[in-house]
Amino acid sequence: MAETNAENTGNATTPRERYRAQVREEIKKHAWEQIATAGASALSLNAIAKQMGLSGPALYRYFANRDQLITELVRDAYRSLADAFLASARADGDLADLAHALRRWALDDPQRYLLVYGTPVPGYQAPEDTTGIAGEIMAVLLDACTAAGATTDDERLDERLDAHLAEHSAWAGDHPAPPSALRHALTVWTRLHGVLSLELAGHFTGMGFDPALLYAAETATLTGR
Amino acid sequence: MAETNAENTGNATTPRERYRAQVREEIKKHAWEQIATAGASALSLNAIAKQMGLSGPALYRYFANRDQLITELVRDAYRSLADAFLASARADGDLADLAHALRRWALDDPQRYLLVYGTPVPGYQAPEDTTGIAGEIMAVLLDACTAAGATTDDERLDERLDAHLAEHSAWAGDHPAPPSALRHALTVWTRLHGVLSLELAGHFTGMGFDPALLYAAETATLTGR
DNA sequence: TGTTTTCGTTAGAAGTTATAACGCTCGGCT
DNA sequence: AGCCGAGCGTTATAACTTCTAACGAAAACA
Repeated sequence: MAETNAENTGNATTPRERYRAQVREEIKKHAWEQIATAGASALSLNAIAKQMGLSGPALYRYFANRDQLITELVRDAYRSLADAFLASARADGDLADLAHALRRWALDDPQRYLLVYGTPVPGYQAPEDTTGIAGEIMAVLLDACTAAGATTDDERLDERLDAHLAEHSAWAGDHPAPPSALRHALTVWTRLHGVLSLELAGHFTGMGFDPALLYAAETATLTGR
Repeated sequence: MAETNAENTGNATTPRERYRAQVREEIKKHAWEQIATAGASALSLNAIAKQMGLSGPALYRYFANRDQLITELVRDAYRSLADAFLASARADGDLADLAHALRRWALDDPQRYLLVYGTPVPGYQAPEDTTGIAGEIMAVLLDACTAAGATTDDERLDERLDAHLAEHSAWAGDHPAPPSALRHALTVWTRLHGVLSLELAGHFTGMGFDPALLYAAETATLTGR
């Protein structure tokens, strides 16, 4: 009766919780494989159960419903990207390294990127912890942009946007970044996402050119050559 | 027996074809309403039939399956964007006007934009005619970029990308745009899409700032202030 | 007036998510 | 050691979905 708050910590205590965590991970593993080949919209709980030798409703002991499973996958994907960013930052990576890490992370599993940054269900609201992880990601980006700082401001007369962002900088948490760095971080985010998402969605296929060069050109302008 | 090639021309001749075209349009109308509220993944043929007072399988007289209906909606969406671009071009619109038209078209029906530029099903291949319409859109963009031309090249030392695009410019058709305009068109496309897609996907919600200002800043740098 | 094409129907198969109720098994506590 | 309850996996079932097949009716055509 007491201590019924399971699934809080990753480290399991009782053997029951250890088994439970293990099965949950296996479910997610199969879910990722299915998503990688058929996309998130085609994810089938029944198919996962069949692959695991279980019968249908057994999975509902581990995930309340399909949406909660997907939500957890999104959370894990966010966590994975945040870890990649933090690793780059710990290795003294600059903004260019961060951009490179982002592209590697995206190409490593395109559907994972699209699950996070692709088309959401209209009413979907991300849970609190994922927005927290998104904050971590943004913090690393803000660090890099603050460090890159004055070297790369080829966009002048953005005082209007800078002023606006200075007024609305709650999203940056308590990060001590100047308004120009806030603007720069947003610009990095949107520009890299612009190239990546179109590439991963297949809108460049058949056009012949190499998306990597386009991405490199964008990172070059963003990091000041 | 003869003349069985219906659905080719939009202008119907026989009353049967007129009725058929009318029902198809009504189906698509309900489909768009459903997509606007619940997204494309939640589109249900059964629900559409019920709304129209029909019973389930009746719709299969008009669309071979769910995927073909969605494909046609994508085609119509492409057509709509192309028309918006052509209208802007006919009104002597420059690159800034084109960017503005794109944003209006996107915000007018976010799910329509996401249906075209959002996450696709992994195996999906766009049919021939939609790629043709995409070519129209790109042609208008290339016109505007060629006209804007030398005024706005704040990105120097992109000779590597320019050379690459000069080699792989089949996607531009036979458009007489210089390599720098090809690069500029791609940059416009990816940067505007970067801001728009993140905005429409709701990744800016809760961050407080106004996405319109971010979009305006990008168009400003793209059009040379 | 007949004939043929087309349309909408119901019936049904094969899926899906999700709930309910039933045992069995394993783990913790006495 | 032994019990006993919590948790797990099962089947059955409901309510969905897409999509096919077969039938009847209505409309267009000759």
